[in-house]
Amino acid sequence: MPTSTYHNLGTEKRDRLLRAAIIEFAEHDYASAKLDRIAARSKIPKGSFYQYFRGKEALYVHVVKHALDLTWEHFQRHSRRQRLRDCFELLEASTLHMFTLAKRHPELAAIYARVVYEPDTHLQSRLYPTYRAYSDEFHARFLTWGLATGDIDRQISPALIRFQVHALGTQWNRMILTGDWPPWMPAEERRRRQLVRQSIDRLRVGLGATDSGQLRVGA
Amino acid sequence: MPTSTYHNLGTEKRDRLLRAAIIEFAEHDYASAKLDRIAARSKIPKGSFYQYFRGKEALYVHVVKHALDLTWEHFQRHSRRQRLRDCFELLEASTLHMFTLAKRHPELAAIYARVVYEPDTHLQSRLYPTYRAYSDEFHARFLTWGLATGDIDRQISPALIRFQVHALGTQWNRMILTGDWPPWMPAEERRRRQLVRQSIDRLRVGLGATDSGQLRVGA
DNA sequence: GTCTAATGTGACTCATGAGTCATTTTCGAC
DNA sequence: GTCGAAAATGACTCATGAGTCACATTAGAC
Repeated sequence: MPTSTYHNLGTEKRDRLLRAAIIEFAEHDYASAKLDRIAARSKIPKGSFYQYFRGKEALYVHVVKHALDLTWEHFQRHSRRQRLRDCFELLEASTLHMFTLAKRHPELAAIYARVVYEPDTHLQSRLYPTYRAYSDEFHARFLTWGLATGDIDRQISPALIRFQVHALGTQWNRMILTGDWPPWMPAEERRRRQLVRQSIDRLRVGLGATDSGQLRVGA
Repeated sequence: MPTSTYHNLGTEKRDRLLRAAIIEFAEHDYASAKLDRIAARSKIPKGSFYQYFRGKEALYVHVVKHALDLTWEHFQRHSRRQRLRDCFELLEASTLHMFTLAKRHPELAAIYARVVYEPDTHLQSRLYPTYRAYSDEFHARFLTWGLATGDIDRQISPALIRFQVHALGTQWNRMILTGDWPPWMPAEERRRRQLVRQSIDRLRVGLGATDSGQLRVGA
């Protein structure tokens, strides 16, 4: 948690610190990130820093939570602009949104990837719940929607559904956010987006009630 | 690369060093791993260590490659004992094998997970090729087998097939090897294994040759 | 046995980076 | 203006851990 002094800070100074920290933690993992570098970049003396945060860990937690919040809001804005016709289009929107995020806010993308895909630090346990809150919100929306409309077969065990959605989403997000693509992936973004849609179409058929498995036409 | 002195070492001493290093790198990531601890555990003085390896990085690379080799051999032995009837049973065997690995050789499992799921250190670039060699070998076997028998629909674009297999495998392996299971996963191993089988059955249907061309998704 | 090169050893060096502290500056209350 | 508390500051401390080095021991050649 930031101290009250931090909250009293003028917006300009506070943002300078926050931005510098975001960049630092985007570019380096927790252990390799350096307060000295953050201090230098933000032009805030190291001594002052300790007025605002207990220490490195408190800053990291704050920054990551902040980044997750921003990312989620970014997606909310993005998805509200679209007419989503079923739960699979929601999933599609969420995944395709990552391309935009990675391009427009690479620092946020990098931090997001770090929290979600980096194996357990003891910090993980403090951060993961924040991530999971968002993730659960999304999955709940996906599932209730799908079950309500009958687009998802009620016969399939919930854990299996969840696994499949999770596996697909995680895999795409990871590649998109970290930017490391396996050599067998097409290189152009257009074709990658197309592949996203195709993989979700497959899921639509796989999870769909036996009868309703029709595929949309077009890319 | 280890030095020639290292290779001249008696097996007992060499193994002591190797085992200590494996444990250290299994329990801590590269930055947090400490040579002092390896020296203490292996009862090999730190000074001597530098006769065998250039430094920490050389040791890490050697240890990880070694761990990947062991893991792969372990799987080979494991899978040769089984009668695999099609490529999906190969995939199943590979995934279920991870349960055994995690139980019998948790250190290897931890290192494997670290290399594959940890985001890019500059070390990653030295290690990933080793992993990918094995991974590619597996995928090639899976694919040629599946296409040869017709269990995999030739119409589906190779990238899509590969993505689906990859997403499924990666997701399972990660959960099994790191041991962190999402709360919505069943807790008993028996049911988890069952779920593995079910998810692969779904894939079998999804990738399988279709009657009447209702699935024309290939690019 | 003796000489030499290879190997073994652990106390030391040295860079690094988180966190502290004594001092100065700012700011609001009166 | 003056006083006291809060905030700012950067030189310093201190722990840590990778890598070195001067000396000791061993092993092989003759």
